[in-house]
Amino acid sequence: MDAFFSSVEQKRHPELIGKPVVIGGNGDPTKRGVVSTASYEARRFGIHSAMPLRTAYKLCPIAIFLPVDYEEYSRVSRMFKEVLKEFTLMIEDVGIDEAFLDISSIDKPSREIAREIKRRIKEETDLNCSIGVAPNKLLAKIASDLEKPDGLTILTEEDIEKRIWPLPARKLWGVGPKTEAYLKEMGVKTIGELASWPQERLVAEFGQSYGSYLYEASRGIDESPLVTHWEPKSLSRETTFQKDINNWQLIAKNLAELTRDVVSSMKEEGYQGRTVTVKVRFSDFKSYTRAKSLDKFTDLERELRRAAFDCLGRFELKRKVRLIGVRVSNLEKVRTEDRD
DNA sequence: TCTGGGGTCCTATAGCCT
DNA sequence: TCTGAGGCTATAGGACCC
Repeated sequence: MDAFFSSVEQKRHPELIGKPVVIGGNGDPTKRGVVSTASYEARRFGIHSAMPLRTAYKLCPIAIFLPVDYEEYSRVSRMFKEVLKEFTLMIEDVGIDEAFLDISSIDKPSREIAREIKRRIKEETDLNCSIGVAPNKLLAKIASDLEKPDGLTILTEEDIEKRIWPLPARKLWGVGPKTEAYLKEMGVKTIGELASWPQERLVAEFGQSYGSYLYEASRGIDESPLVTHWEPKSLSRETTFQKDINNWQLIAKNLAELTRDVVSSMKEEGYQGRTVTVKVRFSDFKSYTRAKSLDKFTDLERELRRAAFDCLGRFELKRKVRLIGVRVSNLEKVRTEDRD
């Protein structure tokens, strides 16, 4: 979906159409938070996802800043995902505003299918999306990005040299800022330059797993299957304080509340967990974790909170704390006859 | 000075067991 | 009794994704 959050807001507040809109945090650009989505009008000011709200505010003080309304975006997300199900049930969810569809069993030209999907999504949600069609997920994802917004791009194996190789390596799924910088040091800027490296050298630089991945990805090779069903591996909550604090009572109170929230998610979704991890980020932005595994799976708030406090106690809280978080992993689905 | 929150996966290391 | 080698699990950190 194109600029999903801001498009949803512009749809329900038509006076925002054509204006720079920035969605992020609690909507106050003088507070801590980052941009979730910027409308295309706001992007013209240099505002983009993950940018601190305060920076966005400096770039465009007249932009409309709004809080993230997950409930509303989830509702619209369900609407467009219902539309996708009209075409195939072979769907992999990728977050709130993306999905992969395996259309190989639909007996129609790809372009027609894609046009039809765009038309039906527009009908049901009044929103635009961009679609990429390709022989695998890796290329489809890149393709969907090529003609945004409201794009429709079809890629075949033959297009790889001409259309994929000139792109920056950063465009490959799995290549982030760190790898991009490292590749630049190696003299690699584009996907094509990456493809000129022998597999052994990439493996030497990046390890067996990631090195082989880069080797194949740069050639457009991706055999990964669609994952149509998945179970969570962990559930977590974390919060960044508006000001860094060193008040242990306040940190502990927040940790207790976060734990309560995680426990309620666990119960809602029907999971018990065995490992509790507490995360602390200090004022210098460095994060640390401490974990404790229990003997048995549990969803009892008392037991998980006790483990969380045990972890918290293993931190030296001499410096100011910016963020506190708690995660429960090692999850096991609760057998239904055990519930309530 | 600024850098969210929800996740996944990978790697390294250390302890324990055979 | 000592010395490995391997496998397994727990832990900690880090990169990346939306």
